[in-house]
Amino acid sequence: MEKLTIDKIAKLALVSRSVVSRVLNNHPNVSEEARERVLKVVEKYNYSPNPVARSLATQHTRQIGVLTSRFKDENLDNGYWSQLYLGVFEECIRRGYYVRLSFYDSSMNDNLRRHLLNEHQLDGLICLNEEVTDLAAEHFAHKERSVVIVGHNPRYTTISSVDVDNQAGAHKGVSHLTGLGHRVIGGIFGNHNVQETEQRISGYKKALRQAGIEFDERLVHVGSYSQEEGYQMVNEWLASVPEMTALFCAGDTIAMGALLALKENNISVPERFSVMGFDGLPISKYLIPPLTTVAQPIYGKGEKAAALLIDQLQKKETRTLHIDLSPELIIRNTTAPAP
Amino acid sequence: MEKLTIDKIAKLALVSRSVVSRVLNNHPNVSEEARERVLKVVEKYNYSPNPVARSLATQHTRQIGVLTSRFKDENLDNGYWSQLYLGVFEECIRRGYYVRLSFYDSSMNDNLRRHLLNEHQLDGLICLNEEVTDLAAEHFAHKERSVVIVGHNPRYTTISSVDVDNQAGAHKGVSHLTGLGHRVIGGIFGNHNVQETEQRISGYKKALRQAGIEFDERLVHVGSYSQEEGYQMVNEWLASVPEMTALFCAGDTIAMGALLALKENNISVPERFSVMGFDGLPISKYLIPPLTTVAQPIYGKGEKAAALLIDQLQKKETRTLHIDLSPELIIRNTTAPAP
DNA sequence: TTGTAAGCGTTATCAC
DNA sequence: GTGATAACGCTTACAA
Repeated sequence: MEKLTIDKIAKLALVSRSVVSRVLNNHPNVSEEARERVLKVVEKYNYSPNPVARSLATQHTRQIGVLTSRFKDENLDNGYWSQLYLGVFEECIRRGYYVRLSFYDSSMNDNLRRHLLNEHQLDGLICLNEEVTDLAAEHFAHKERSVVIVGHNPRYTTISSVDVDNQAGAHKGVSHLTGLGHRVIGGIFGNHNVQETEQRISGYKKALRQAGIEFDERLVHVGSYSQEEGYQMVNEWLASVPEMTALFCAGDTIAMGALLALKENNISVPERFSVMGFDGLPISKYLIPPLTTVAQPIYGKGEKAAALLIDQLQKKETRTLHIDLSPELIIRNTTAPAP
Repeated sequence: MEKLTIDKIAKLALVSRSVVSRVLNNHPNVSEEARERVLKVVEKYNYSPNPVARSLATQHTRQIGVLTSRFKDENLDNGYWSQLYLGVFEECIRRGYYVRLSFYDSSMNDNLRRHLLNEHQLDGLICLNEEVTDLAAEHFAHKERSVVIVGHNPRYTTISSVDVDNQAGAHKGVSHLTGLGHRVIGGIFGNHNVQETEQRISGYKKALRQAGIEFDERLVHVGSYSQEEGYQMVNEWLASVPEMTALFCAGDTIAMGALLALKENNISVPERFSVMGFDGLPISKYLIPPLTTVAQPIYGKGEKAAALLIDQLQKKETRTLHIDLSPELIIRNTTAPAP
């Protein structure tokens, strides 16, 4: 099986190289008989054009880069990235694009850094967190239209983005808790200085307000999305705020840590204490007890981000869009009426 | 900032295009002064050669494909995949290769299928499961040297592979259980007809034999790596084999389901029943109770697979290698002496 | 409708 | 040590 090129196919189909090209690219101006001859040869030899050569000629690669940080958080471990990436990937494939997934690590040298977002090889970029967004914004400054970020970022209003409606999500979760009669509800949130966190806190406050509960600063902690965080805070609060009966965790992983601490302190969930998660990770269903949580459309975020980017690349969309997706409350077994 | 090409750099450095190319590729036969002039211009304009053009000329892309199935198992959800991919990615980046991660879905049409492993765009391929190995073997039949698989597959002895030593792993886990005095030990294993499963069962049997325990077929179940599987089997065995006091799960996810079922049946772990996992997923530490498990070097498998592949691509290794990595027992809180 | 020829940005061969 | 020049395999004016 020797190497096939467009010229060989052309020869075999008794036409010129350009006719083959037109057929392959569905261009007009090619007679029906020529088209059929070409198609038959293509079929017979199972030919497919060399995408590298095509890229060089067309100046685009149909490849999209997905960029995220190496160390930034533990999402890597919990299935969040997988879901998100899967959404990106499948939307891209459907529309004829490839995806290159890279992890950025701040210890990388300039050379590597440049490689990761080499514009020669990438038609566009999807940034999955703030750190890499900064990186990309620097390099792609002149052509912002080919970048999309997951998670709104007030510093980049001209870059399209996708996120779950964080405020609505937190509001849903906390409202469920207040609806069950809880009055002293702790809140553990993720990263500082991020719109996501602000929005979730805002939703938390709104739900309290609507239930006529006064906001108490001591009941809110902002740290990280790690299990450790939930574990630590529960231990702290159990000592300092014994009247607490429920906890809103801005991430399922936080909730996992919280559940572990509760268990170790012999506090039964949900009888004596309710726990609400956020994310709706696949594993949340198998926690003990199965976790009540606010599910965000993780796959959908990836899918939508890819759609947005490709629409821009194909000039189907020229505006900067900031899309909010809807969260959904999943009631399982970690929440119950206040004791 | 206009587009830079090698010709522009050449002009600015007062040399020919070939000299620039030589400098950039560390070829000999270029004078020190010329080299410096070129380097200075390259630095100043922050030039980096177009990899697409380079690929067309050199006939290789420095891109490696990673292929796995979309639906085959739940690894996607539990952090296994992320770890594995991270290992592949970082080894590749270190050695100057890019990675394209794709999910194969059997519902894909021929066109897409061919796309996924288009040899024009990929120097090599890493297959993460059997289904995609079959796929790759078909297409890359003539150049097996550029494929590496994760998980040994007796059907492809001429393709290099990496795996954990499955037999040793299971043996370590079950020996720990027998060492604690357990005599009736259930075993739940993953996919049928896979060397991995055979090896783990073999390790399980060996440990029993060494402890003088007779093998009982009814205590072994082969199904899938899902939580569901663990959940179901525990419920079954609790009824049919009440004398069972310990369980060896060939995957941490299976163990998660088992723990949930045990909890629902009010059987305390590890006091009345011990559970051993396999994998050492990051989340296993946060299960309730934290899971005792046989950790396999997931990241290491990815890393080694990439290393093997690149060694082959660079002709540093011409043999077919089947590498076994060592598992490690992590004792946490789900195992205790038999009651 | 078809074919010719000029790119696309590199590497690599081969005179000089 | 250096610089033309011919690949690499495709797209796309433009001419026929």
